Parts: sequence; C-alpha cells; structure tokens
Amino acid sequence: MPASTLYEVARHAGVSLATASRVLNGSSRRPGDAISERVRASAVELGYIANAQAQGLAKKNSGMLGLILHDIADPYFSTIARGVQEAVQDQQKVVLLASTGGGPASEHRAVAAFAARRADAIVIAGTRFNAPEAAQENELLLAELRRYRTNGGKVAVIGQPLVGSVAEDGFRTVPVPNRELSLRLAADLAGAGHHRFLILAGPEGLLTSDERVAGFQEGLRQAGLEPAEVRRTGFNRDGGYEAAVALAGELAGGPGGRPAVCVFAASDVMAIGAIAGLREHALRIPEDVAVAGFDDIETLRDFTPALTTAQLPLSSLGSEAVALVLAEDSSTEPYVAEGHVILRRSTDVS
Amino acid sequence: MPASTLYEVARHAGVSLATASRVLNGSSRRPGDAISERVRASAVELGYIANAQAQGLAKKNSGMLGLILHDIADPYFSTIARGVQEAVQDQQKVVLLASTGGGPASEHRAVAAFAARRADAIVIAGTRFNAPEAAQENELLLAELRRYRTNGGKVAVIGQPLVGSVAEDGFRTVPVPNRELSLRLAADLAGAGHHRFLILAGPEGLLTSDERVAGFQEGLRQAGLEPAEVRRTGFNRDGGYEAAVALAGELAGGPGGRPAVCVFAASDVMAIGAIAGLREHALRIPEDVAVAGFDDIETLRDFTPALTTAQLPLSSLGSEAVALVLAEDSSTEPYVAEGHVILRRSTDVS
DNA sequence: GAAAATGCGGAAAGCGCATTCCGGAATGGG
DNA sequence: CCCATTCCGGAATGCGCTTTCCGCATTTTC
Repeated sequence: MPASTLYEVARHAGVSLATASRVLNGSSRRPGDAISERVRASAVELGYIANAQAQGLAKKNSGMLGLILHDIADPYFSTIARGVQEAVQDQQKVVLLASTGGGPASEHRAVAAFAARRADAIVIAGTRFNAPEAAQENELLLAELRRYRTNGGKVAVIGQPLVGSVAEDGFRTVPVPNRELSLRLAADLAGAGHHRFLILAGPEGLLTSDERVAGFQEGLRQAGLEPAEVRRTGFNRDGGYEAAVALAGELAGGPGGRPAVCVFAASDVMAIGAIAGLREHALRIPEDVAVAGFDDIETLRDFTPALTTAQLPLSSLGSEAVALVLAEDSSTEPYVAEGHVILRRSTDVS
Repeated sequence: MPASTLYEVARHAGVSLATASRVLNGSSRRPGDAISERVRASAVELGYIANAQAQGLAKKNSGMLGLILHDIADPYFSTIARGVQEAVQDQQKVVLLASTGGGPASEHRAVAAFAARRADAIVIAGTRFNAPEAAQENELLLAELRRYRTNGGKVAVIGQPLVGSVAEDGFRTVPVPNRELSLRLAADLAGAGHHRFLILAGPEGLLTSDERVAGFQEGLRQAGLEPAEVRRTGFNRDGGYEAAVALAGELAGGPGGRPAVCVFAASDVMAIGAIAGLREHALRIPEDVAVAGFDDIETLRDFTPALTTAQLPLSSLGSEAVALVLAEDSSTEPYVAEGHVILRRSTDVS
C-alpha cells in the first residue's frame, strides 16, 4: 500500500492540489483558516507524509547535507559528525554520511553521489594529503567539487583548504588551529622543564600532521630549543605503537635521564598507541618517557596517566562548518576555533 | 548554471530520451553499441550527473538507507555506523544519518524524516527503553515505523525488538548476545576466583543494560554464587564515575579483602568512568577493586589496566543489519553474532 | 519467399509536488 | 452604488527521469 499523496489529501478535503500544497508545506501564501484546518485534518486522517524527493524536484533544494569524512569510527571524526548532526537538525535538514576509509579516491566518489542526490551542501572533513601519490586523487576530488559547486552546491572544508583549490572556487574553510595549539603545547612543555623532544608524525604531506609538527617545532624554536627529531609513521594508533617500540629499543641501553625524552604524538590516538608500545617495553610514563598528544578525545580523558594534549572543539568545528556552508552571505564573521593546551600527568617532570 | 539533464545529453547525442536513459542508467534493455557509445561520450562531455531525486520519483527506490542511533560520537554507535557504512557502500547506496541524542521522542521524528525522503530501509540501533516514562515515545516510534513499513519500507533493529512490536510488523532484528556473553563473563570471573560482585547498570528498563545484568546474575547463579547487588545509574561514563565514587566511600573503612569486590559495569564506557572514580579515591585496580566492562571498545583497548570485557563485533552488527534489511527473502540464515569474553588485567586476582 | 518472431529506437504517460497564471469574490474608496 | 484593488482557490505547467507501448526494420522459420 503506497503512501497517500498530496492529491489524495486534496481530494479528501475537497480542495485543489495547489491549496493542499500551500497549507501543508509552507508557502508564501496561506489559505483561509477554515480550509487549512480541513486540509490538515485530511492529511492526518490519511497519514500523509510529503514525498521529499518530489518536493526536491519541484523546488530546487533537497534538504540534505552531505558529510564526508575518513572514518566514522574514529573518535576525531565521529565527534565532528555529532556537531554537524546537531546543527543540521536545527535546520530541519538531514545528513548524508560518507565514511570514505580510503584516500581521496573514494572521496570524489562520495561527492558525486551527493551531487547526484542534489545535497544542498557538502561538508568535508578528511585530512588533506598533499603528496605526489595523492595528486591524481586530489585532482579528481577537486574537479568533482568544482562541478558540484558550479551546479549550485555549497562546500565547506574542515581543516585545510583542498589541495589545489583557489579562492574563486568558493569553498569555505573552517580552520583548525593546529599550528597555534601545537606551538603553545611546545611552549608549555618547554616551560614545564622538558628539553629533549621527539615528534611522532604521520606521513609527510598529511597536512594536519604537518601543521602540528611545524607548529611544535616553531614553539621549540621560540623557547630557544633545538628542533626535535621527527619520525614519520602511520597517523593512527598502530603508527604510534610501532614508533614507540622502536624508540624503546633505542632507549634500552641509554643513560636514562628522567624522563629521557618527551614524545609529542601528532594525535591522541597515536599517543595512546605510543604509550602502549612504550609500556610493553617496561618504560614508565611519565617517569621514563613523557608523552603528549593532540585532540583531547573525550573517550580518552580517563586514560592513565592522564594525557597532556591540545583540546580541539571538535563538535563545534562540525556545527560551525554547517553554519558556514548554510549561511547566505559569505561575509559572516569567520569562525575562529578556540582550543587550549591541557598539561596532564603524562608529561609530568618528576 | 544548472546541471545538464538527461534530455540535453540525449539531444546532444542525437537520440531519444528513452535511449539515453537506457544506456546511462541501467535498464533491462541495452541499446546497440554504436549508439551507447555516442550517448556515453555526450554524457561525459556535458558533465552529466543523474538526478537521483528524479530517478527516485520515477522508480520506486531512493538508494538511501536511514541509520538511527543515539549518539554518533559514542564509540559503540560509531563502530556500528562504520559497519553500516561499509555494507551500504558495497550496494551503491548512501546512508542517511540521524543521531537522536534524546530518547525515542526524536527517534520517531527521524523515522518520519527518512520516510519522507523515501529511504529504502531503516536501521535503528538505539537501545530500547522499556519504562513507563518512555511508553508514549515508544508508542509513537512504533506507530511511525509501522506506517513506514506499510508504505513499503524495510526495518532492521540492532539489539532488542522494539517495545510493543510483534512478529507481523516485519521488523527484522539483529540480536546482540548480551545475555550469553555477560553470563560467560560472570562464569569466567567466578572461575578466576572472584566471589564478591557488584553490578553497575543503567536505569531499569534500558534493555541492553537489563540483559547484561540478567545474564551476569544467571552466570553467578550457575557458578553457585549469590546474586550481586545492582546499582542503577546513568548508562554512560559519568554514571560509572558517580557510582564508583559512592562505592569508594563505602569501601574506605572496610576490612579490605583483596580485591574487595569485582565490579561489573554494564558497558566499557561506564567501566572507564568507574575506574576513574575509584582511582580518585586512591583505590587501585585491580588490587583493591576489580573492574570489568562490556563491548570491548577499540579506543579503550590500550587502557591501563587492560579492561576485562566482552567483545562484541559491533562493526559486523552494522553490516549484518544492512544485509538483513536489504535481503529480498526474509528466510536468510539468521545472523548470530560471535562474541567472546576477554579477561585482562583489570580483574586479575593478586 | 511469405509470415511470424525478434530487436530496437522513439513518443508519451506518468512519479508527487511547487508554482505561475487566472478568474471570481470580497473589499475599499469615491 | 459603481469601479478599482486585493485576496484566494483552482487549473495547468514543469521539475528530470523511468517505463510502457508503438511502429518499423531485421531475422528466423517452415
């Protein structure tokens, strides 16, 4: 039994299609009260549910917002998703989710899928990867987004602008203060007495990671310290783990200043992996090795030792992206994410 | 500049609308090779992207699957979402996300929104709450889902059947082995030497929590032990924390057997909160108090002390729900989730 | 070789709704 | 009391696509 249509409601109420449309689904013209009531009653009686697809076809918008991210199960992204969800809900819209897992290769496919569905806007939160091996995918993603935009779609990017995009593209960006925060983190750690650092980063070209590394190094420089060694590994838990295992091996025979070194992992998840790796090799945090992360993932706040990190307002990032992309005038006050460094026990100097 | 339409592609290729439709968007009839190639070339040249809304209107399906869950930022749900996402991607569909935050009140609204969008199927993963105060919302949710189903939608529920639903409703269920696993968990803990237990559960009526409690008690019974005391609190991190703080207060003056008690928190997240609370009051895990959780949340696997828990294949739960709801014949082999108990250090008996 | 079967492209009828354009009724002004 | 406005409901058009239904050109069959 198919859903009842507007036409049926109209007939049941003894009015025309146009009138029924006007009363049930907002319009600039509002029919008289008596008629309106009759139509509404019929709609309820017949269990009418507007067909958004048909509405979308007739009007020009679909009421859907596409959200593209790398991995919905990653707390970083899922928290952003929560912010997006909340903002979208306020707007009576609905979110189309695409968790791409892979690189930009599937991102551009997600854009195409959203474009086909005529999503009103797209928010894309994946980390940009600026490296030769990703060049082609970046190109495809960019092309697809431009096409989407040409056809009237709006685009917001959380984090860094898309590789290769220019101002004329009209892609709005919600900046993430990776650089500032990691700079301050370095400053605070130096202030706390650390002076030997090691950075665990994702592969070169991964902009989020790169920015954090650069900011951290800059912070060290301002504190009058030498740049830290940077080790590239996977930008995830396992990457942190593996790098830590290697590090533990090197530290085994060392002199053993306490703590020997302060490790800055470019994300909390990496930091957790690193701690796991260090511990497996009998290194204590923070007595033997201090560890700091980045993001302040909610689920990890009860971790022991409490993790020093830089707090990012992930949820707000998501809702701001929605606000930005849905705003009519592009002249809205640019959003500046508030973040702050939180020194916790994982970097205590004994 | 609006997107080019099928009609334009057809004209550009010098064929009819029907032909263009047949070659570009699958059909039972396949036009000749020469013509097909010409149409395809035109489509590429014009940058044609099919309008899924129009397709959905003409055909009867939208290619969208609705996913409803409580909180996308909760690792339990976001992991399920990942599974759903993966399965849906294989089917060339797209997922509509609704993170309801609140109770069934907003769940039924999400169903309505999905129904309006003509989602082909809905997967709902929120925990069922069977309590008087939720009766009305449950009723509304059920009504909305029935209407959706009557109109041809498919529905799958992860976890427990909807409160009040009957077999005729045709809502498929992906069972979660809460009972069996918590039973085995209790058995294993008893086997490890624990004999004094305390259960931290969510509010009565929250079925997921209730099942885990019941299973655990049954496990204790089979092990020849007394039922454990059950404390109701929030089914989240803070609930675990608060209950633990209270417990710590009681234990302060006690005799101090080691460990004094084994706490079973009905979810990992609660368990983490509980551990945080206990620690704040100088209780050591597991020396003073043993703690076990449930779910085996990925992000928490590196927690220290490693958390004893019951592993749930959350991601598979999601993909199975999709498979189930998209399956034509309802006679498919019922999916039985494989889970297992993992004893880790948090419940070690010293 | 004629008749029936097959294949294939095109015209046209919707799918469910928003919206423009009309015409008639109610209203206000002179 | 009549004419110019304003208001409001209805008919009709179109959004972009799928899909029957047709008609014509090839093949196949006896």
